Amino acid sequence: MPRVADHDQRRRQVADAVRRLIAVGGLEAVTVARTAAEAGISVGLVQHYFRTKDDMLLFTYRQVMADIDARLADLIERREQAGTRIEHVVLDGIAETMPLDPRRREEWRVALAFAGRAVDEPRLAAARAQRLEDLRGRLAEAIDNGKECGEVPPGLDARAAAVRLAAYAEGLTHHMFADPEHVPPSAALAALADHLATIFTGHCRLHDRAPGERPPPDAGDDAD
Amino acid sequence: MPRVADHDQRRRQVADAVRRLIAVGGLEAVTVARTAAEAGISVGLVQHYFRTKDDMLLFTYRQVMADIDARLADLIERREQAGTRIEHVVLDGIAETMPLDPRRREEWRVALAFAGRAVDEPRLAAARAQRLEDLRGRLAEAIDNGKECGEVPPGLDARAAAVRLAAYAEGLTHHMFADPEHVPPSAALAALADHLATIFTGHCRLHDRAPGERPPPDAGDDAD
DNA sequence: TCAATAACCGTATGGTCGTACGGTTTTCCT
DNA sequence: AGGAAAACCGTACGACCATACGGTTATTGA
Repeated sequence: MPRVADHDQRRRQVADAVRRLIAVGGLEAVTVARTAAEAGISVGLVQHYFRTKDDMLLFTYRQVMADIDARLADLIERREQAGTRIEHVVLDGIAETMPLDPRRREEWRVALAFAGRAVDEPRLAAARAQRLEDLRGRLAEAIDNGKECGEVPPGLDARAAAVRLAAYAEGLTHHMFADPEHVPPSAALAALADHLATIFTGHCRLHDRAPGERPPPDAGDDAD
Repeated sequence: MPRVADHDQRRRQVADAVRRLIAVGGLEAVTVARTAAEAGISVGLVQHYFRTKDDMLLFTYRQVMADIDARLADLIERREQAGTRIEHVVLDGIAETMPLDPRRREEWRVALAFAGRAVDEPRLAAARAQRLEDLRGRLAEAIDNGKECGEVPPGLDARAAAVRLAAYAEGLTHHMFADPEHVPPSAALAALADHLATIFTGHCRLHDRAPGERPPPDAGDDAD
């Protein structure tokens, strides 16, 4: 019966305002009043959609990560449909999350600010931990796919390799972000490419064979 | 003529109080009043030694890093005097900076909180960047020493290897810190050890010879 | 049409913070 | 001894903040 509004859209509107404020002045610059002004609404309305400021920040953090993931999923799907080698999909995917242009650099500013506050905010810490684990899981899947495909040696521990790869990417990004002069993007990407080459040592049987041809039976799939 | 006090000691006393406050409640918990209380002095005295709160925080950040570096230098010197392989010195050195026990975990809480605020505090960002570059420089030196010693192949780019190693350690630490359950210390250390094994591929000629024996003349030292 | 109800606004409030400032104490040099 | 100067204290102040709250507006279903 009453007036209705798109809750999700409003919450995103507020979260976007928070994101912009952080990008300019860090988490310190985020106040409820400023957020309302930046979002073009009143303080009261912000309160209507977020019970507390911490709720607002948590939602914003999740939103930022979800946006990155959505972009990532998009890129991966496009690459996979194009039949790109898994190794290259992984490299491009990781590169997509790195601060290689002003937009993504801003994204990292925001993420870093939240990571810093996660130290004393358990809910932020949990969100961060979950995202990192999710990322490791995705990478492990990709490496497993690489096994089926023949790019990755079957004996390799996909989970361990994924953990290492995720950590390597994270660390390279931190160094690159803090000091792009001494750790240029080219160096970080080269390091990642070299590391990936130690995981994806083979070439993909599935993509390289002629159309209609059956894969060689050494993959262990007991057909029939 | 006037009353004198140990400035350095007082400033460290304040910085220690700040460190404790951050360890418990993050940077949010740090106020000038609380810091004074934690340090057992008055607000006025804190102001006497630090013009602004930001100055106080910057000093504290530097202090935290300096403490770690001092501990590190100590460990390295002991290991080197014991004639340990450079590869192991490097591994132990990196492990020393990792949050492997509550004390070092607290250290990382503090460091992470500062890293987060470095996003909007240029002075903190500069301090962080300088420290990371310093770390990369030390690692490059160690790898160069490994070359002279025979542990590292002479053709290897020490600087590039140092950048990668530093980033790898940083990333492993972040993942381990955020989610020790899924990235246990053992996994992080194993990853580091494996990575070091790809750099330090040889054994040290200098340490393996009999006492008093002269090193082989291929080191380039033109003794007379 | 009309009440019911959510969307939305603006301000009031209680508290906290960083910093300024005037006063007090202690020590050292002459 | 005595005064100069720094070490040190406690409070006051202006600003800002998160949240509470009462009032207003718009829309919907009956």
